Amino acid sequence: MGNKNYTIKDIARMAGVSAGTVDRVLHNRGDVSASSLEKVRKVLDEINYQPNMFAIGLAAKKRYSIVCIIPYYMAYDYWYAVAGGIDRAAQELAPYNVTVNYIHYLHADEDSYRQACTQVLGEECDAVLLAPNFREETLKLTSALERKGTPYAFIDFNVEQTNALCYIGQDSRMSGYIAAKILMRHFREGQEVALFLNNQKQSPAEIQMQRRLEGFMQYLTENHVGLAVHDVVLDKQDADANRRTLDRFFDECPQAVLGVVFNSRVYQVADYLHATGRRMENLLGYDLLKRNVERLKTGEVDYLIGQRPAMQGYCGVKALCTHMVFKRPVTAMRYMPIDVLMKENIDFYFEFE
Amino acid sequence: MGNKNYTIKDIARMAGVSAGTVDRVLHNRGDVSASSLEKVRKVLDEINYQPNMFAIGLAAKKRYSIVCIIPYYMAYDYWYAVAGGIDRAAQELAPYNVTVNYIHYLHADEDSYRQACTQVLGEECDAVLLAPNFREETLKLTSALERKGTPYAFIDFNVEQTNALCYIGQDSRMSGYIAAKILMRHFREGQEVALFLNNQKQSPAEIQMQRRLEGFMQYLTENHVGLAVHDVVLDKQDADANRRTLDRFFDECPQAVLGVVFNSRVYQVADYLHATGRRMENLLGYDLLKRNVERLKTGEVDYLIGQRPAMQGYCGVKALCTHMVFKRPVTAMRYMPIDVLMKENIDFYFEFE
DNA sequence: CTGTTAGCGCGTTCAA
DNA sequence: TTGAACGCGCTAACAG
Repeated sequence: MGNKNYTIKDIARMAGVSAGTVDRVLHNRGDVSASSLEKVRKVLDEINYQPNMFAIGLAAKKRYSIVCIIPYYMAYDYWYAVAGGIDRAAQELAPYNVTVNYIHYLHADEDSYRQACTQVLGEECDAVLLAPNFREETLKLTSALERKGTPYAFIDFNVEQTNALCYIGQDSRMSGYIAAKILMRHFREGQEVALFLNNQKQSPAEIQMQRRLEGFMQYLTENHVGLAVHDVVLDKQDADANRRTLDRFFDECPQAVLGVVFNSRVYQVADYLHATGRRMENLLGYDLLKRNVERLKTGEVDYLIGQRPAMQGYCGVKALCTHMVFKRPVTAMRYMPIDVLMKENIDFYFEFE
Repeated sequence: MGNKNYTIKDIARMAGVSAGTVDRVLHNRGDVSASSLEKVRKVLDEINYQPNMFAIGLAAKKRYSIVCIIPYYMAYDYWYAVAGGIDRAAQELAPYNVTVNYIHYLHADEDSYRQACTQVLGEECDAVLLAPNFREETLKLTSALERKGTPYAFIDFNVEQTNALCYIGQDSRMSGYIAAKILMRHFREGQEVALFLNNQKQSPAEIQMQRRLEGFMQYLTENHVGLAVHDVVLDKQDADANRRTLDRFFDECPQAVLGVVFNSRVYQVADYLHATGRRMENLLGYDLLKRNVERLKTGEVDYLIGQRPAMQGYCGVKALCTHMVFKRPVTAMRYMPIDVLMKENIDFYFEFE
């Protein structure tokens, strides 16, 4: 195989033209005679020319700018962790003239999301890392980006029917399946299951929860036909309403001692249990928010499923760079490991590095 | 903040010396007067110099060769995973003219290990990644390397009193501690613990097991005084002898339903349980060997502790390069996460990328 | 000991 | 339309 690294000079020599001409046809910026073009094309067809990325980066004085569109966050919550991973990648890539900037939006707020999408099109950037929210807005953005030839990648949630460079996140369905498996680990006859759900059906994150639920139900269908499963709908904010809901539920369904919360607010249920002194046999939730971890340690929560937010951010930025800066192929789907955290191993868990 | 990208020329100008001198202190390759060194150091302290990686890559004519000394392996065993990580790093570093070669030895075979150590000194190489085995031989090798000025790093197991660039592996003591915590999770009064141990006291890996044992016992001391703990010594090879040992043990100690295997051969115990139809309440082992994973899935093994072999290989090679090629500081100790795998999440576990 | 210099491969002038 | 020349930032060799 021709594993030699050809340079532009090599090609120029082989084609009997100058390096400048080769460069012109490579970047088809015109002003090349038909005959020259022909000669260079011929050589290029025969060899496998791979431009030296170091030389490109150095000569072009090219600065790469990546914009990350993610929700606003507070210290130690989910998106805070994502941003941490992004920052780490940014630092690592700074020597390659890569700079990373953020555009934040209010999670599940359509106006805010639309505004973020509009803003990114205004700025000049070479690649976009997007934590998508509303489908329609997202599609508008991605097609605009495609028109501009700007590569983009999704993290956390995948929007199908786009041409994203890659998606990095968890296999939600599978994580639901595992949730069921773990929850049902110590199942004993007569026990029932509680699914704690959202009441904001319009939220885009709802789809992710839906997928988790699907996986969860699949496991039950396969292994526990006839099991009693209760839906308990909680509000994102209204603690009083939730307390009443839970009071009623636990009074009415004393057998429901196995519980799952498909959003990241298992602490809502756990705090209630903590306050009332009630106990469930097995309560499982998602994401290592501080409040969740506290309840894992105090024992109201038995399992937390982690989805490596920092690694998602890190890998997202890196993926865009391997494509854009290093010109190397990128895996289109990158599923994060499904970490299972318990009281016992939470202290020794650290996501990355 | 000084987010400007300083160049060597900038530094030279600021320090009032030439670029060559700056380069000399950056790579501390000597021949610099105390005063010049002082001046340059001063500037470097004040700014945050980040060398342009494109320029480094482009200018690099030097070819670096790294030799990795690790045990022979078979597909999908522990060292196979390590090699996978090494290969990935090798691929990533190829553009910087780094090549990686292997020298293999027979694990726990002193002659073979000695031969590998001798061989590496014969070859010309610029850095060594070593999975150490016998202490004396290792010390001979490392002092020889130090005399030659060749940097080396350890993976998997740390040999103290050397000047290794870094050690990358698990905190064995801590992993033993966690093992105990997990094992004792569902402890009920009257239950006893079985520690399955090696009979090859001369083995170098024995020290690692010793540390795991220490951590394990520490947890028991802190939380379960007076607990009955039995040592069961198994042979690495002799299945018949092991069967007799285990028969006798389980007959004599029916209460010993919690078990740990500190080496990576928990499958020995698990296979026995599988064959005889006996059960333990909770059996925990180390490393995701295929045979171990099988027994995790069939249920004889309840937990496996992973130590990210691939990441160790990857980080080891990378560390040597950040020191040797990129002349940047390296963290001396790099502890891998302590992964806890169960039947439920083993299928969705993948170590790294 | 120190400054100068010649590339590395490519993009970008600028004359011709 | 084309070729030649310069410089990106850094390394390494060389001359003082």
